[in-house]
Amino acid sequence: MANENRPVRVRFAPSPTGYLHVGGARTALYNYFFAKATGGTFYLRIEDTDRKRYNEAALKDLMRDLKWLGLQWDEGPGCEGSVGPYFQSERLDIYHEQIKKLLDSGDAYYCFCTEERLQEVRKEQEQSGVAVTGYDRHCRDIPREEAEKRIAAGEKAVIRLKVPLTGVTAFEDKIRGHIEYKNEVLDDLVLIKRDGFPTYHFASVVDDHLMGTTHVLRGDEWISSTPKHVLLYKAFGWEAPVWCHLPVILAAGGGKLSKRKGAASVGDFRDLGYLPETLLNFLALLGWNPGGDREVMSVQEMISAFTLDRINPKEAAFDEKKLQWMNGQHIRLKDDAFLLDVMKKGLAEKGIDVSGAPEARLKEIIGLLKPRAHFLQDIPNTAVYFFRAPTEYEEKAKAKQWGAGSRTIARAVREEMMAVEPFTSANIEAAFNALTQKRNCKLGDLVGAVRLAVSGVSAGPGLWELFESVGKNEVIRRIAAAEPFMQE
RNA sequence: GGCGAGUUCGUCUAGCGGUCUAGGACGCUGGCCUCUCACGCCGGUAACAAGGGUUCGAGUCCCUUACUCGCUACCA
Repeated sequence: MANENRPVRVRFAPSPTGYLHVGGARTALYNYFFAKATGGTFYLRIEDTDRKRYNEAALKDLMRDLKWLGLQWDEGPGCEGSVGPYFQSERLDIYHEQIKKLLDSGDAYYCFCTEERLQEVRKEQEQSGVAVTGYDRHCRDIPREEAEKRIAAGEKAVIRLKVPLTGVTAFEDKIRGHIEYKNEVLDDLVLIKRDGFPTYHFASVVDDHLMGTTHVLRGDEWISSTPKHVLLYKAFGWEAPVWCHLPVILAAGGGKLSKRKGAASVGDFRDLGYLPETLLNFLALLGWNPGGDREVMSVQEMISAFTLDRINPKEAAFDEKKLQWMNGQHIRLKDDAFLLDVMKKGLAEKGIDVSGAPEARLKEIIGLLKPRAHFLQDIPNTAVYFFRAPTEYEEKAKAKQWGAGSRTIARAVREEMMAVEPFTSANIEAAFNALTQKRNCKLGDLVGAVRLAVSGVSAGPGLWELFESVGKNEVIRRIAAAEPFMQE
């Protein structure tokens, strides 16, 4: 197979009808990985042949999300290559030129059947319970001249492929092996629609060939269309690309992934606070693995390990719990400069300006927050109390931490803190330890009440570090401010 | 209904005829660390869909059944 040996050219060919679904994102990703792993080309083609479903906003989102993921195309909208245009709606002349070849060779024919007649045929087939349903090939043998006369007279028609009545059509799928269909179950599919636009089947075959596609990596919902595509390649006398049908991604409980079952689009996950590298890593592992025990990987590592034959044929369920864990892993891998930026922006949105704070202090805070974050937002969200006194206190924690005796403890801690100089975490810790001696208690008895007073919440970074970062005066002030809410 | 694809712990998976009394990860869970929560570390839980073959030997090959998913549009 020559295509197998040619420099790799692969594509992602979405139709701009809705948001970029994670399944689509993974298809794009595998194409991208394969291109990068082989030194090939990854191009983006927009399949906008369905004028009813076309959606301008979807197209913009699609490209934005692809870029956010880092799946930059080598050719396509915005970076024209030599085989454009990359919008199918701009390639109508090409399809009309190509369809003539099939008409001439007798591999395609005009069909004048109306929607109504087609529906009737279908109904009859269902009622009679025949095994093979589909178009009854009513117009298959209308002579070309007669058909063209009718067209000239203003009659509307579609153009269909003349599928062989007998025999089998087979192809090799790179991850599933040999697949074959009896020709008799294949329909005389429509190639050119009544509105003059090509169908997906026709446009994608013509484009994949003309745009030099060597491998088609697409969702496995296309498997049963593939024999039809193979027949088209044959009719044209073109060599078919290498087929590679990817398994679907299912929702956690099974079934299709959808908005109703939670996040489903790339945009959803971005808004939730996931890193693009997390999504890439997670999606890649849903149906592919490098063989060993490696799981948390960078894009570069995945690319260099990527091969088609390690793609699984099995459908995979999307487990958001694992995604969350993985996001934590990738957050911890991020450098401080990036996280610092996330923190600054997030805080700015809350009206907290940290531009005056020393860089070293901000970095320390990042260091404290990083191991605790699962989502990007967790960083600015928990950073708030480093800069601003709590305006409210966690209800459940109040009941637990500010019961009888807590005010006495708070007061004692506050007095102890006044004497700490300099106010460093080591000195703070020492002061707390001294206090446990004095009061003959444990650290646990001291910490809860003042943590809540200073941060407003019951859990978080180490108290000594927190105190040092907040600063002596402010710590003392915050404790004093909370004391009235505590029990004597 | 027809056709096609798929089937290893709850989930993602390793496994490509003997090294599998089935390994890793997430989850759940016991413990350690510890001022809390995380992180980290140590341990536990749990799977070859079923039945027939082939073979000295099957999670691995073949067949059947069951179940799941997809297609069955002038949508992609």
